[in-house]
Amino acid sequence: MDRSKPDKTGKPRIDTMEHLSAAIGVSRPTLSRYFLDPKRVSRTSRERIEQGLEQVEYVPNFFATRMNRASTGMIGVIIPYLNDLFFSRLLEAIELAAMDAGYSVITKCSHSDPAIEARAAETFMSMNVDGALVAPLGNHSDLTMYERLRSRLPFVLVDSRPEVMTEVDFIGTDHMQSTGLATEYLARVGGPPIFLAMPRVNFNAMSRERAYVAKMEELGLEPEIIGTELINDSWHFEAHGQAVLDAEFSNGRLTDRSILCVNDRVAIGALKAAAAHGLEPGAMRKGGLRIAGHDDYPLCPFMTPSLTTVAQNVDAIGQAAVTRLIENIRGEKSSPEQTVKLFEGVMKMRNSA
Amino acid sequence: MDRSKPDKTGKPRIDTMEHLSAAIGVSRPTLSRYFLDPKRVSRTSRERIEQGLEQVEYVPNFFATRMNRASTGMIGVIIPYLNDLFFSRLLEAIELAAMDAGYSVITKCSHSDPAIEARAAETFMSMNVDGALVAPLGNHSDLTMYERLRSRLPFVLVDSRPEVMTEVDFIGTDHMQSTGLATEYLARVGGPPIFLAMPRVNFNAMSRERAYVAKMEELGLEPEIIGTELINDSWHFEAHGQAVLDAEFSNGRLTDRSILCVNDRVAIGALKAAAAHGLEPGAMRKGGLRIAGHDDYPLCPFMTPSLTTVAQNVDAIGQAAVTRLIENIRGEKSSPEQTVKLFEGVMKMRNSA
DNA sequence: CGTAAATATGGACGCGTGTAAAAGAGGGAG
DNA sequence: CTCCCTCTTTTACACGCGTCCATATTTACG
Repeated sequence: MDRSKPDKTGKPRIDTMEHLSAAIGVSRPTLSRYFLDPKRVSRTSRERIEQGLEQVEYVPNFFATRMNRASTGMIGVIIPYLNDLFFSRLLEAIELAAMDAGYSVITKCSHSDPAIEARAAETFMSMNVDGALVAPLGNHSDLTMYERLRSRLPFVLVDSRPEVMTEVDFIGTDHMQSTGLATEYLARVGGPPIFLAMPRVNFNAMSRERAYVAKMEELGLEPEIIGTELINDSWHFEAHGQAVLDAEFSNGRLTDRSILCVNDRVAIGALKAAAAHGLEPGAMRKGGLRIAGHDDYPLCPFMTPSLTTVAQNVDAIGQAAVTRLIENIRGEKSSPEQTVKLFEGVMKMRNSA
Repeated sequence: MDRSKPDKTGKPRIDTMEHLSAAIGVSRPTLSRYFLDPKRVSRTSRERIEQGLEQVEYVPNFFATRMNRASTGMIGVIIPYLNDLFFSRLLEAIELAAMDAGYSVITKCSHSDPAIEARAAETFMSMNVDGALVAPLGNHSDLTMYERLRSRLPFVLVDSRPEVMTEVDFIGTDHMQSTGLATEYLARVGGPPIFLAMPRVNFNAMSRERAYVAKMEELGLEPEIIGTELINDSWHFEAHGQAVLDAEFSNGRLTDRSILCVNDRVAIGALKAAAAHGLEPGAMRKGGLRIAGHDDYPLCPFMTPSLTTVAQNVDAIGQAAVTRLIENIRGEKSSPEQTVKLFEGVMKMRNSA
C-alpha cells in the first residue's frame, strides 16, 4: 500500500514523528512528550501541535512506543472458551474494569487447547504486558507454563485454580458456600438433592462436587453423584446434562428427585430431558422433580420453567481481579504471600426448583 | 521484578538476543534468522542454538521483532458484543481460520460503544496489523472511521454492512434468501407469518425486515411487523421479544399466528412469553401458534419446545472472511472493485414451528 | 527593567531486533 | 597448493520513539 499518499479524507499521511515534527515545526521530543501527556508541553506548543494534527493523518507507532517504555499499559487475559456466556460476562467485566484503570487488555482464548494456552502465555511474556489474568483450562493445562508466567510477571488466577498452585493470587467464587447454599435450599424445599456432575476435567466442577458432598454430610444426608462419566461423546455441557438425565428418566429413575446441576449449561440440558419425558420440574408439580443450576447464566430467566440457580458475582470477580493485578503491578514487593478472594453466591429462586 | 535472576525452573533468564548470542556463541543476526526460520541457518548452528535454548529462558521481544518487519503477521478483529453466542462462534471460526493461515489475531470488542470501536480501529492502525476484519456496531458506528481504516489497510466487513459502504469487501449471510426461506416455510405450514422485529439500530435486523416484506409481497400476503418500538427499556434481545409478545398475548392477540423473529435471542424471549400465557408453540397445538427464529443459536435445540430457525453458515463466513482478507493483504492491487460473498441460510426444522 | 528561578525545548543516545552488504569459511577444480 | 565460487556469518545501519541532560525560553519578583 502506498503509505505516503493522502487518504480519502484528503489529509496527507505522515508515518513518523520525525516527519510530523518537520511538518508542524516542533521538535520531535516535544511531540513525544505531547503524545504521552499533553500537559507536559507548553500551551503554545500544544495548540500548535493540535492544530497541526488537524491537517494531517498520523498515529504513533504502537510497537515503537511500547518498546522503550517501562510500562506497556497492557494486561493480558487468557480464557478457556469463548462460546460460554459466563466467560463472556467475565471478560466484559474485566475489560471495563481495566479500561477504567487506564489499561488496555489483550485477550487470548485457548480454545480448549493447552498448546494454544501456552502459546498465549508466551506471547504475553514477549509483549512485556504489565500483568496477566488467567482463567485456567483445567486439568489439561501445562502447569510449568504457569510457573514460568509467574516468575516473569504479575499474575492473577481467575474463576478457577489448580490445587497445586498455592502461591498465586486467586479471585473467584466461594464454591463451598455457593454450592452449599443450593444444596441446602434443595434439601429444604424438596427431598435430598442428587448432584449432576461433569467428567472431571474442570477445577470448578470438582470443587462444586466436593462442596455438595460436604454439605450433604453436614446435613446428615447421603450424597449421590451422577454424570461423571461421558455419555455418547456429548462433551458439550447442555448435551451432557440432557444425555445423562435422559438415560435416568428412560429407566424411570429420578423423576421425583431434586437435582443440583454442576452449572447452568448442564441444567439447561437437564430441563430439556425433563420436558422430553413430559416432566415439569418445579415446586410440587408432578411428583416433585426439581432442577437447579449454578452461575446464573443470562438465559436462565428465559428457560421454561425459568431456571433456579445460584448466581456468581461476575462483575465483582472481574473488578477484583483487575484491582488485585494492578496492585501486584504497582508494588511488586508488597505481598509475597498469596491473596485469595472468594465472592459469595446468591440464590436466584425461579420456577424450576 | 528482578529480570536477571533464574526463575523457578532453574534456567537463567536472558532478555536480549545480544546476551543470548554471547551465551551460546553464535552471532546475533544468526539468532535473528534462526527465530524467523530455523532453516535459514546452517545445521551446525541450528543444533548449537537449539541446544543452547534448552539451557536458558528466552523469548524474543514482541515489539522489537514487529517493528522493523514488513508484515506483522497479525490481523485485527472488531466485534460489537461479546455476550452473544453468535459472535462467539464467528470469532472462533475466524481465529481458527487465521491460525491455520499463519496469522495471529487481535480481538477488540466495542461493547456497543462507537467510541470504543473507533479507538480499536486506531489501535489496529498504529499496530500496523496486516489487515482488519470488522463486524460493525450498527447505525451508531462512526463511518469516517471506517473510511480511514480502509485507506490505511486491507479491510473486510463481516456479518453486517452499512448501506453506504459500497466499496468495501463484505462477507455475510444472504438475508434475502435466509429470511425469505423462513417466511415461506411459515406461510406454507401455517398462516401468514408476522414479523417480530427489533428497534432499527442493527443493519442485519433491518435487512431481514426488508427481506420479510419482499417475500410476503411475492407471496401475495400482507406483511405485518411488530416490535420496532422499544418496550420498557428492554433492549436486551430476549427481554425485548418477551415484552413485545407478552403485550400482544395479554390482549388476546396473535395467539394462533406464525411469528418469525428477527433472531433467535428474540425468539427465545418469544417462547418464554408463550409459555407464560400457557401457549405451546408448535405444529398444530393449541390453535397453531408458531415461533421461528434466525441464526441457529447453539441453545436452540435445548429450548422447550426446541426452536425452529434458519441457520447461518458461521464457519463458512469466518473462513471466507479470513481468506478474502488474506487475498487483499497479499496482492493489494488485484481487485479495486468490491467483493461481496453471501452464504445461504439453511432451515433447521424443530418443534416450535 | 534586570536577574534568578522555573519551565520548556532540542540534541544525543538507547531500546531490541531486522536486514543489506561485507567478510569469512569451506570445498572442488586446475 | 592456489584460485574461485558458494554458502554462512558478521559488521553496520536502520526502525520509530522514550528519555536524559544541557540549553533556550518564560515567569516571578524585586
